[in-house]
Amino acid sequence: MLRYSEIKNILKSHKLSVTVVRVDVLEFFIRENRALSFKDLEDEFKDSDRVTLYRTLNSFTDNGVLHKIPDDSGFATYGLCHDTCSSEDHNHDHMHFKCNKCGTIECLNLHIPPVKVPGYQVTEANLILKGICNNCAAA
Amino acid sequence: MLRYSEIKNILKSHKLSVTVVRVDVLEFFIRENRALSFKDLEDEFKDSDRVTLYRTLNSFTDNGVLHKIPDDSGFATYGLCHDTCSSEDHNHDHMHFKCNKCGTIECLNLHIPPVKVPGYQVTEANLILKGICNNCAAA
DNA sequence: TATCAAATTGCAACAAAATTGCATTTATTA
DNA sequence: TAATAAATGCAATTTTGTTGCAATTTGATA
Ligand SMILES: [Mn+2]
Ligand SMILES: [Mn+2]
Ligand SMILES: [Zn+2]
Ligand SMILES: [Zn+2]
Repeated sequence: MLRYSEIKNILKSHKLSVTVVRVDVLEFFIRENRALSFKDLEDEFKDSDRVTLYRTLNSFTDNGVLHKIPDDSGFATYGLCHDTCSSEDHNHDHMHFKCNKCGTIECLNLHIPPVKVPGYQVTEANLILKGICNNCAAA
Repeated sequence: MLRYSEIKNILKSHKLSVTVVRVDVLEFFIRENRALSFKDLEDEFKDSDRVTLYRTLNSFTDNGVLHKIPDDSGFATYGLCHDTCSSEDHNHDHMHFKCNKCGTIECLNLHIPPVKVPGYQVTEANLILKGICNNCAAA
């Protein structure tokens, strides 16, 4: 659990003004320690306005607080960026994992090795693994 | 360009009845040789009913004719499965490429090397590369 | 701390995307 | 060809996401 002062610093360092909703949402992401969907936010912040939550996700993504994780479900999920991300430079060369049992999507601390494809200029790679997560495997 | 008889066989071998819409859509996928979105179908088949197109994509995906390709745009795209895919066994260990210039998404004939993550049971991997595609790089 | 411009929020309306129910048509099998 | 099952087309509905705008909050400055 992060202090308010630290949450505030994260927002400021990403050039975002500090508002109640933003602090709450960011704190939620840090506390949950997993990728979250819009629906997750809606469930958690029942009295917040939908539009504000959408806009929060968007400004967080624009400013390098969150990154979108590709998914074939049709629902984007968002994961916390590394400290170094900004609106200028998003950098996400880590793998993601989606559990087929509990549905959780997480950022893995594993680097995606560079891939070369003849004739193509590859500038970005997204690797999404699926299977049974740590928790579900142990249970 | 595939013959009607061949298209028909693909449908039959995937336990799908042969209808006008299904033949047209499958032929379109084969002809285009790239991943297609719902919008692509809607544009191509202007007089077809949207609902039928949605249902076609779903039954194709259920029965192993198409596979969904994860994307962070919010719009699913679909690629042709290998002959061996069925409703029982979808198998897609190949990479995908999305071009940032022309927007085309394609299935690459490149196998994703197996990834091991300690404590996790990995059963599937999706690798989506981005950059400049073959065509756009040449132009 | 008081003031003020700029940004964010909440609400309503709107637009887009996807789903459902059902009557009609089409395909498959016998 | 007839009977059965499945797919289609249409209308209505739901879900998801966006836009405009007035009210509120924030951050900077005096
Ligand atoms: Mn991540
Ligand atoms: Mn593919
Ligand atoms: Zn799990
Ligand atoms: Zn291209």
